[in-house]
Amino acid sequence: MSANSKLTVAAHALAWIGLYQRRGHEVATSEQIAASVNTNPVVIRRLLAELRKAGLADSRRGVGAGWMLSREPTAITLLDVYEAVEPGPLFALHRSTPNPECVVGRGIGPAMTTVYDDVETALRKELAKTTLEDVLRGVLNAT
Amino acid sequence: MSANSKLTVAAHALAWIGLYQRRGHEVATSEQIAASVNTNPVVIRRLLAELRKAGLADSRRGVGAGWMLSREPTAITLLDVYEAVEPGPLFALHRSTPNPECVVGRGIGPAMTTVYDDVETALRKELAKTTLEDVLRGVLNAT
DNA sequence: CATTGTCGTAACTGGATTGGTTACATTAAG
DNA sequence: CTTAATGTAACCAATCCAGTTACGACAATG
Repeated sequence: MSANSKLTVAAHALAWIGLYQRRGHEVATSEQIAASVNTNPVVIRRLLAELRKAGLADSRRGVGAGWMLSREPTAITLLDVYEAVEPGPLFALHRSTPNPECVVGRGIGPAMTTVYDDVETALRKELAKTTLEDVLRGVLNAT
Repeated sequence: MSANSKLTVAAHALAWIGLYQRRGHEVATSEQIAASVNTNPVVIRRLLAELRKAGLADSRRGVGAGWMLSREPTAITLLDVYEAVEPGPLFALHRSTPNPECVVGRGIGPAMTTVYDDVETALRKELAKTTLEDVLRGVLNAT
């Protein structure tokens, strides 16, 4: 089953930072974001560290430290976030390799891989359509 | 991460049954299938039980028992299999509900849901393109 | 230069999920 | 009645993940 709320939380965090900056603040703290997400600050820091590695966010240290976006909300797509946060493939093959003596055991991997590749391509294309700016607009409209 | 090998194994099992039937046999046993997948027969039975519930496979009991397809391979798409085997949504929202006092906390759920709906639609459309017949052909070509 | 507020990160925990395994009742052919 | 298979419950071990605690690193500020 999908335990996959990482993308949601990542988008939440970025949206929060984006909105906060738009209101004139320099940086947002992991504690503020955690309060909105309703989780622990460390969870947020870990997640944002991945986004930083992907060049989507950045952090300052010391007093007055916190997080900011590395790019304009219009220049961050959900595909960027997805890739930063979900490295593995959507569908996996077998966990223990199937019987190589069997035609199906040999052929099923390649056969499914081509399908999965197409599915992932479609998924990426769809995620690329939405920017953080769109998310921000959606968030404000939902009020 | 994707621990999602269920779809792969389900397709494997159905392909095995399909090929076996095509070669003139009436039914395939969970033990035969398990030997090809390289797992335990009970795992296969559990999985096939789900596919049976979805009307894709059927089973006989008693001596000479086993499994058969309920429809022609051309009439079974990977979307059918996916729906039979993966009931939950691809992306989940937060596990603990976000802070409703916060604009982002309130709006992020609806905003992401619309995106996720589009993504799932794209994914389903892609999975619907491939039938078990296609998989079977792919398996045999891979040899 | 000491204080302070925040990040960075390791380590541990508890809960949930999952695949595998054993065991045994049920079923139907011969 | 015997036999070969499914149906299903129960349990185990491994894995994963979010949450939590703890503490070191860092930089602004007075």
